[in-house]
Amino acid sequence: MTEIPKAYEPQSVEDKWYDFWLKQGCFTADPKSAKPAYSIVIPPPNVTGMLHMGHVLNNTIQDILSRRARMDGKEVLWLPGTDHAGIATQVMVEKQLKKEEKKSRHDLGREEFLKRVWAWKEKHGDIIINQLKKLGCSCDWTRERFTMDPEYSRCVQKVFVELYKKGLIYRGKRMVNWCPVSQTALSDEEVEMKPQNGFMYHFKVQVAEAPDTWLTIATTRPETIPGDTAVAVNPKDPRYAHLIGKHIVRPLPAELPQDKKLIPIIGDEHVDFEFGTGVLKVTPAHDKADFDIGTRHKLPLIEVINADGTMNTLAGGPLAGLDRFKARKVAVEILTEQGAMIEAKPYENNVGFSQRADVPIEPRLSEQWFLKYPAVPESKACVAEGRMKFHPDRWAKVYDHWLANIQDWCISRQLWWGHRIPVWSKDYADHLASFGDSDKIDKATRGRNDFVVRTEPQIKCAEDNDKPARIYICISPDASADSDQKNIIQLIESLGYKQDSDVLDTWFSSWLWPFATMGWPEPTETLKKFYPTTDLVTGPDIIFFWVARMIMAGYEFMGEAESAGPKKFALPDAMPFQNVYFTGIIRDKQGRKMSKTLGNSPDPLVLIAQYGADALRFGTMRSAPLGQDVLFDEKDVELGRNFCNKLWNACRFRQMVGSADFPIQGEIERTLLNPDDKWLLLKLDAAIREVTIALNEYKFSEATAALYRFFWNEYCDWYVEASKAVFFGTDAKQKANTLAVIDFVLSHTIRLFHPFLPFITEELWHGMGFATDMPDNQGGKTIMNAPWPLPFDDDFKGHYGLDDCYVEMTDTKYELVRNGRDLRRAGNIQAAKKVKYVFKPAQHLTPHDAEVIKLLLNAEALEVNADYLPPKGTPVVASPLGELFLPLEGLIDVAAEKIRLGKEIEKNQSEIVKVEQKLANPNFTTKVPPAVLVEHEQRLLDWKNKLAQVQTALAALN
RNA sequence: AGGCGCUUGGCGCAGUGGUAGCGCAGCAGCUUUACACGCUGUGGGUCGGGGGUUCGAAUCCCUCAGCGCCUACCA
Repeated sequence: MTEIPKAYEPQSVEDKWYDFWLKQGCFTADPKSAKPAYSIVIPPPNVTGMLHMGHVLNNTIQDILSRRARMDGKEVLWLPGTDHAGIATQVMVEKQLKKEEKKSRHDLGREEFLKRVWAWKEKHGDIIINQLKKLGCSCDWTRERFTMDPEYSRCVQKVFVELYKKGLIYRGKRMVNWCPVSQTALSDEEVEMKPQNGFMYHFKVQVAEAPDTWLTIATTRPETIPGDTAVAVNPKDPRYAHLIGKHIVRPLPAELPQDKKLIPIIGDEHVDFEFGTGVLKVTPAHDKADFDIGTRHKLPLIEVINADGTMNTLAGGPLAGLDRFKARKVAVEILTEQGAMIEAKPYENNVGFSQRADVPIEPRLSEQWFLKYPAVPESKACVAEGRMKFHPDRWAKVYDHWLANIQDWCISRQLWWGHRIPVWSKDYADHLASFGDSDKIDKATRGRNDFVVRTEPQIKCAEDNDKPARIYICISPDASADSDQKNIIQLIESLGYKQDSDVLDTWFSSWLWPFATMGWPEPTETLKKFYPTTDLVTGPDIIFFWVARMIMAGYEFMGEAESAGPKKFALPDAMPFQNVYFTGIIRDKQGRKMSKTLGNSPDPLVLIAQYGADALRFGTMRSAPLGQDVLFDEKDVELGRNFCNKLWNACRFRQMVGSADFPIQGEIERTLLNPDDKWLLLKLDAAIREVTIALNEYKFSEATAALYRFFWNEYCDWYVEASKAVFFGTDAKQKANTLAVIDFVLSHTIRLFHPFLPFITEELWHGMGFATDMPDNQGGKTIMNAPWPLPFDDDFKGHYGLDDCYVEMTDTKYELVRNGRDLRRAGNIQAAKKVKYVFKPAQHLTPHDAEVIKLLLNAEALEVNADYLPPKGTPVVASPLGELFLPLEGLIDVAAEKIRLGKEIEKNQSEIVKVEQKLANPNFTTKVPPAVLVEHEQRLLDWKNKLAQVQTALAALN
């Protein structure tokens, strides 16, 4: 560092070092390395995404873990990439298309539309990657993956075929969560329940067989009345049980003749007679629970809502064509006109919303692909038994509960962007008609059931042969260069088979992330070295979406226990990671979630430009306690910047006091170590321990707090100031030794900071010359590989005489200084005015200590005089080291001093009373552990001594 | 409805049985030869309410309240 700016300027430093790291291949993991492995896979951000504060939190943590592991001597792989984000990406490109060309995706056609999506990805897909680089992330970019990469797609298809073969993937007609905006099915996890203010409508219906009897029905969705095919009551309900088997007249559609609107009253245990009126309208086509009732009672289904959320003609003239919410109002109007409407009570209920489109989902009957989750028992056990650890561990319960109540996963999506379902099907008039095709296909695929699976028609009896049949063939299309697949696809397509038009849920590809990114299914060097990964860092909001599913995929496809087909290698414990760290959620300082609509989410890149990436990282980490949400405040980033500046200037100070005369990192001569040096070295040792432990426990805010305290309060505030006593002196040997101590401490401190502040520490590491005498792979090239500081061992402490008594002794000295400074203020002495102190030592005081005290007091002089007789009224502070006087005859404000001492006496007395009361209690003295008793007695003695000294001082004033 | 978490000075948090702490903000002062992105000093809390266990509770137990999150087919 030849030229040292007064303030740290991150902009000039950060890009320089990031380029350097990239050019030097510092982030590239070597699977052939002999070092122990450490690996993380990034939670792949959406390829459409922009960096937000959640990414900052999450990726800073991963970077800290990775950098720390490198310094710990591990071979580190932090594997990055992005996911294709099916709906989000498709919607984005559709919007663009509409805006720029006024076309829909249907205008273009599937193939052309996908070309556009790819074009968009090529152009904008690396935005978020570049943003991560700005943050300083040390990902192995040579291995960057995208879930739609050809190799990755092959993994997805292979997995589909294997699960299909095991019968875990099936096609079913079921009630699914339907998003009317995106017009696709969603999984249960993509539905978010939100309380909504609506109305509970009560309307009456007539019992056909007993025209005097009317039933009152409660509903929140009157627009679905035309879809009702029954009315249910609880068979145990005395009010209604006798009506079961009779019929009611459905009020809608109004124009339908009465005999077409008779629906039965059925008895079903599901009906809660406490709720509503105890009479439930059953709409099997538009409600999950009603669908189940309908199945139990073999009720017909009437669909009245279209895929886009509008009503169809079966809903009746006035409703047809209306949006479902508009239809609700119209239905209410019609009922009111009919005189059927009794009341509309304001009512709050939970409504499922599509997470993506933020509109209420519509339960809808449709044919979809489902997956029965594999490897559930193994996945449950590994967390329950503690082999895989969750941090904080309370998430283990949440995970366990979900797995215990797991429902089949709807994996098909009615989208174009994504992995197309590798299944072809053909409808035959009857089974016999399929036999000819089947023979041909058998011939072509013989022996290749590893990638081709055909469903056999279910033939239970001879008559089944006459029934229509649909045959599914599941093929892994691009499994290799082998042309067989292409030929088979060609064959079946020529026979009239068509590929399913749906794509797979994006999570159906990301659940393979930990191994599909490493070259699976080939037994690659990377997989062998780095799977299972060490840590996963993610948000608890995707514990079901992603974490749980990755664990299942790990067991299913990497494990040796299951019979998932021939595996090229398998592991005894195939769990994909050993630890899962769940971050908190970033909120604004009022505790609100960050969102685009609120506009309360700062742009991390703006913050980086303004304060530096290190500052952003440090500020975020400092306010992110384990398991707590993070209330983000720009003040934290400012604090981070201030800290970097402090670090910078502390190094600048070292450069200024140690000119060319003093080599960097001279040897510490143990005989020249003064108490301040020893104090500092012991504090450093404590800091190394604390930071190391905190990092091992994923307590990042504790680690930063410890570092902050050590560096700012202990090193800068006390040691650096005290060291000026040496540097302003004349003893060259002493100066050299102090510099050696500083270099030792700084070189350790900078390393401790490196995972948190990668840029400034690299700059200082080189600038201060610490890199020069390190081996190339041990910090000579980059601080990234410098060894992580270890706590001092007994030999080291013994050699340098680092006894804990120096901590106590020096703390006492600094306490004396603090009290001495207070005297000036109590005496109303201007801060700028230099004054003389007199010290009356209780024991021998070295000239060095005297000089330190003088300097820290900012005193004009410190007279050390064991026989000092203070003039009456001289303010004094007492310490085990002796008494410190501020002799200022005539200048002292006696009244103020009396008040100060009075307060002091009061405090001492109240503390004495507290301890005395305890010690007077025989229950206390007999039951308490001896150490506690001794400690209390000592405490009482200390307070009494202090009181006596203060009382003496007060007496002297009178 | 159930589960989990939180409640400590104005704000954000640490403290999990033995003298209530930290940072920010506040206040007073300071161009002290690394740093005003700084230095020095300082005020401020009966630890959400109540009860219990204990010689002793912010800390353990019970209970109530408020806030937040997750799970759930109550129309």
